Amino acid sequence: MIPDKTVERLSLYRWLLEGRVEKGVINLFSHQLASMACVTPAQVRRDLMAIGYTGSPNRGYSVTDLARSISRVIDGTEPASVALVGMGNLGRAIVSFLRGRRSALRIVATFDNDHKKAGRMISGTKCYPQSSIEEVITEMGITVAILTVPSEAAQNVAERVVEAGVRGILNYAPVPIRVPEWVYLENRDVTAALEKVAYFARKSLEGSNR
Amino acid sequence: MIPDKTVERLSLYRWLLEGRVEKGVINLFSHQLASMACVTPAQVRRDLMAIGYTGSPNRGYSVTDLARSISRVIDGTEPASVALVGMGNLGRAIVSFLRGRRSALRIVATFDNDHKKAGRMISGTKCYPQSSIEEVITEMGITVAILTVPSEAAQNVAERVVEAGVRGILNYAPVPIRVPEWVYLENRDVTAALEKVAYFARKSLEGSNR
DNA sequence: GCCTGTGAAGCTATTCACAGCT
DNA sequence: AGCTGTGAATAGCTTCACAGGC
Repeated sequence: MIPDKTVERLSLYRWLLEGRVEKGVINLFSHQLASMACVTPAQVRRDLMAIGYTGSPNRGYSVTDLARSISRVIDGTEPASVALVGMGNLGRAIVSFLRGRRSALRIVATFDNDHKKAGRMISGTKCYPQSSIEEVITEMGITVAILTVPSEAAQNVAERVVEAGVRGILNYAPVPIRVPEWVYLENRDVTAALEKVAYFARKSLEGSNR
Repeated sequence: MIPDKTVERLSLYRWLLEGRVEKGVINLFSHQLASMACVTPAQVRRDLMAIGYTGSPNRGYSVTDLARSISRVIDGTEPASVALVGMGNLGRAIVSFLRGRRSALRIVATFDNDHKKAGRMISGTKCYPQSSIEEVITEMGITVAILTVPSEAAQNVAERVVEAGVRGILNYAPVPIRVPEWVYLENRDVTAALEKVAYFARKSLEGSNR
């Protein structure tokens, strides 16, 4: 099992590699990939070790081959289908952001409570009423959900999507949610992240004043 | 110096505590706070140890007093001013999300390249033309920046805000950026996060099928 | 000489487990 | 009895440093 942080970096490496393919680059050394990703060369080599990929000392890594190997590991045989619940500002922003990005993952359904939104196409994806979460997720075999609902709704929506078969949740609601231990959960609380950054920014200033 | 992750959790605890004050709760035990935050009681106690806060074995922690202590540590004497660069969908979503949330931090200026946006009020905050980044940030003493610009612009904008005095960056652009080591940087790549969640969701499914 | 792959060391974060208090 | 505060153990992640290959 590949560690958490490594998967995130592999995803980044793949994206960087794809950008290089377009420029006609054939091979890369670990220090070049490291520099693009802003990590150390040793880190890159460790990460590639985790997927069993091996380069050659005099040529480095094959750009296309490495990208393919990463895809095999993180996407598996076929990429997952994703649902997004809560088409407020943030939800719509994420949907349209992901559409404009080449990625194996596709948001195949969105949900909202607002009946004016339900049934229409929003940002290129069909929006369903929130009451049909169970039905649509089961029907489409969706295994990943992004939550951009208000705090009060988060726990309830999480339980419903899990019940319907979701195994991974990316939670943007600013509350912690409780899920069974076999569901992977990633919290992305904007406020907490910002307060953390502000804290260290202040420490940096204090450090430079004395 | 308080560790990274601890600061993030402290911010969460504070928010949870403030919600309790409104319900008239006076005291809490570590296991109660832990349960609200979805972490272990030992983790809560360790985190409070980091800020030197101490409760009593028979009453636990004072809700209001603890919230105040956390604020003293993470906000310092006065909360930082924040700028956001890139008023696309994501930028606007974040601005309006933060406005609707009680938090010590305030976004005091936003920037955009689009001349139609510049000069107007958007989501309650004044939007300046991107060319005036240096001037406005220096003038207002801004130390924290949120980046929601397109990939191509990210590195350049980062350098400009740092030059103008920013010490902490929350980067939502899907590219790694390079900053001096005395600037705190937090990357929040949506694609990488989603691909990570999808990877572990798949692993969870594979595990249950055999 | 300059690269990769990797054991070993070093760091950081979390959990255990228990003494001490009320 | 049931809590807090904390040393010690554990687990997880990153960097070092070097053998081996061309």
